[in-house]
Amino acid sequence: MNHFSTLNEPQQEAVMHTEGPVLILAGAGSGKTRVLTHRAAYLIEEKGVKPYQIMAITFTNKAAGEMRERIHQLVEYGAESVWVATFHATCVRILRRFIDRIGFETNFTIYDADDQKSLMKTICKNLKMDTKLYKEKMFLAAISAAKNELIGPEEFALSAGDDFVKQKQAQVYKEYQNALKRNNAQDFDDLIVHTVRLLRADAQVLEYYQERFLYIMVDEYQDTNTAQFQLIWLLAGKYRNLCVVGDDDQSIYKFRGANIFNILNFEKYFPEAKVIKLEQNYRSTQNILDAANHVIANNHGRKQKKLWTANGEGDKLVFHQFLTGFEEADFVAKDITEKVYKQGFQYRDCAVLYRTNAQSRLFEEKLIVSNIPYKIIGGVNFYARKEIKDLLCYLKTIDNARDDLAVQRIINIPKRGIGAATIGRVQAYAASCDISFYEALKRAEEIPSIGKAASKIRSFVLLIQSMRSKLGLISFSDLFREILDTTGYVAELEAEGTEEAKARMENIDELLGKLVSYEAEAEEPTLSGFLEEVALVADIDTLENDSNYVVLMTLHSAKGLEFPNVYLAGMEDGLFPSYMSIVSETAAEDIEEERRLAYVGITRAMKHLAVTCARERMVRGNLQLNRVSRFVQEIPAELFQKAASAEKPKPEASKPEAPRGRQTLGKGREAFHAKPTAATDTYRAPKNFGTAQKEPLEYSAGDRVRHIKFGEGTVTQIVEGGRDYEVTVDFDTAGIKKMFASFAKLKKV
DNA sequence: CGGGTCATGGTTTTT
DNA sequence: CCATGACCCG
Repeated sequence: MNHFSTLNEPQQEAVMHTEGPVLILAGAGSGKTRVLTHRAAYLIEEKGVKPYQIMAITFTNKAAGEMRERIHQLVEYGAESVWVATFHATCVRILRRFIDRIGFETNFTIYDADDQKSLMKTICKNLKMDTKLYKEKMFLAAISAAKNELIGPEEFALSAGDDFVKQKQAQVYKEYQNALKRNNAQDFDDLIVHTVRLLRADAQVLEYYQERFLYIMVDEYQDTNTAQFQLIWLLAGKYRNLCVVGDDDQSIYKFRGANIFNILNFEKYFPEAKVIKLEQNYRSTQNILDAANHVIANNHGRKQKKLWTANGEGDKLVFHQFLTGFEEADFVAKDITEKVYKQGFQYRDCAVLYRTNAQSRLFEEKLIVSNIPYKIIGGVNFYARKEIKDLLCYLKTIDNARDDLAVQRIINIPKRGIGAATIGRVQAYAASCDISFYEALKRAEEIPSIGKAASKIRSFVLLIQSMRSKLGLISFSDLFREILDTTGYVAELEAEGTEEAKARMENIDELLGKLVSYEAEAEEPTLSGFLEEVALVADIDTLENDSNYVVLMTLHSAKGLEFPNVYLAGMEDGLFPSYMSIVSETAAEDIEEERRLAYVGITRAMKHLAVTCARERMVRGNLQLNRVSRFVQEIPAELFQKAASAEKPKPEASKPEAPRGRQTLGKGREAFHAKPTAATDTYRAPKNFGTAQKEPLEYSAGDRVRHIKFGEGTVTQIVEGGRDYEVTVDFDTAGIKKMFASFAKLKKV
């Protein structure tokens, strides 16, 4: 009697095939985490492998934490020495120890997206880049893409050829790396890149880790990028005991450099690999699974899998098209209330999933009004909030004033009368003496033309120095409180008295709480240790399992999670799949990635799945008209509940609820006047419709149309104007044009 | 220097 | 719509 007998056959096979490379193709909900944790337990208990010889790599801290926890439940002792960490945390740990061997300092700081952006800004300024023409974001994206492919600045420059833009990028890339080095900082991508570089450059270090990690497991393997693959390749290079788990159908991070060929070509890199498919789903009902299978079947070039479940058919799916996003949110709130009060669900059993973070707002408002506890995951990361970053930069400066960015951020927060001009002079001085910004501040008196700002700088430096002198004498939390006091940061917020200021103060309290618990829990608490822990935290990591609230998040964040009751909201062409993917030059590919995202969304649901959308949606202050998402159309109608419901009798016969046929503006005027859905209690005619009736359009966003002069193109946007639609079309030859529908006479093709 | 006003443009997804 | 940036004036 052991815990391995509870596994199904392929799961057991995956657990017990410990030697050599293994590729586990694990469909959604097929128990892959279970396999990984049992595999670790099996290695320890049955194979006598030492826990510290096992490494499990995940993408999020939450996943890592869960895995650690579950291994702990299986294994009597030693579970805590299994190396379970995210890619980034793994690399930081390696680099903190050995990065000096490739010419960096081991006490580097980690730059987040925000820091990268401000660094990039100064670089563009220094290089006199025209940021109107070349956006900082564009440079950062190019650099990140290069790093994900392990292309360094030199190689990038060589490959630029006579491509002018690429040459610019190469120039910026080089400067950017120099600046990072000067600031003793690494960005997220560098953590991986430098680890690979280190392992390639130093045979001793490579050998050390190869001998240490005899068994390596990688979760969510489909989302690894080339750099991450190389890292694994190196670490597993000697013993090749590599077990990767993934699902090509759930690869949704191509935009971030994920290389789907890592999973598709695994057997090429490891010809001796054992391939195991996990096809039994334990999570969802057959109806939900059928819906998912039908949607994903529209993708090409995937590894064939047939998910099945023994869970039974379950309830049918629910679909509603509403008039507005407002009504959509209303429905979700009411439905959640019903699920909780009448069907015995908990709030935590419900999740609202959407494509873009912007959609959360509507739901948030409704949930507040409906008294439903909720939590929004994503959007602005806790540690990216202004007040939090400000205070972290104080800590950074006190800890290690080598980070110019941190010092510059706080030097005038709160206002000390040190303005941009002064900062510019100090920067110039620092550059000419080749010293750090903070060093230059210390010598403020020597800086020419700095005038009376020198005394203000002096007092800032004194403030920092006095804090620093207290390090080690008082606790971190006391130090933190002292920062709040002496800088007057909280006092300023108190004076403000707004709702927003209150929220900020609460966040500061939360940060203090985290500092306190870090100090209490860490074996050897250091300021850098805290800053590092905090740098690698993603918002999804803060989702606690024992709390009871409805969760709202993007489909991307939802990967790896499951909920009994799921709402897939905003299922509209143009929103999901997004315009970007529809009009993209590689639309075919991009839509497939969106479809995988839809697949991920559907398969999050265990018992109930409600799919909703709205005809009209406010996007950036404009009213957009969208049709039902093509992904909804890909779900067979019979999987949806019939609309007719006893509680909500329909006053008039309307279109079938299942999303078949014309749901768009296409079918003449009736589409506008039909009741949007049975669940929408009153139909409110859109404004402007009363008097001058517009002709409904025969096309909608995403459609191909022909213009008499401009030729063919794709509709990217339809905005409702006063008496007409303003249609934006991306023409194949003529470029993007905005025009009024009544004049343009566009024909759908 | 700092605060205010006006203009612009941007969102798809994040470790 | 909202956040950020440019510009202007006290």
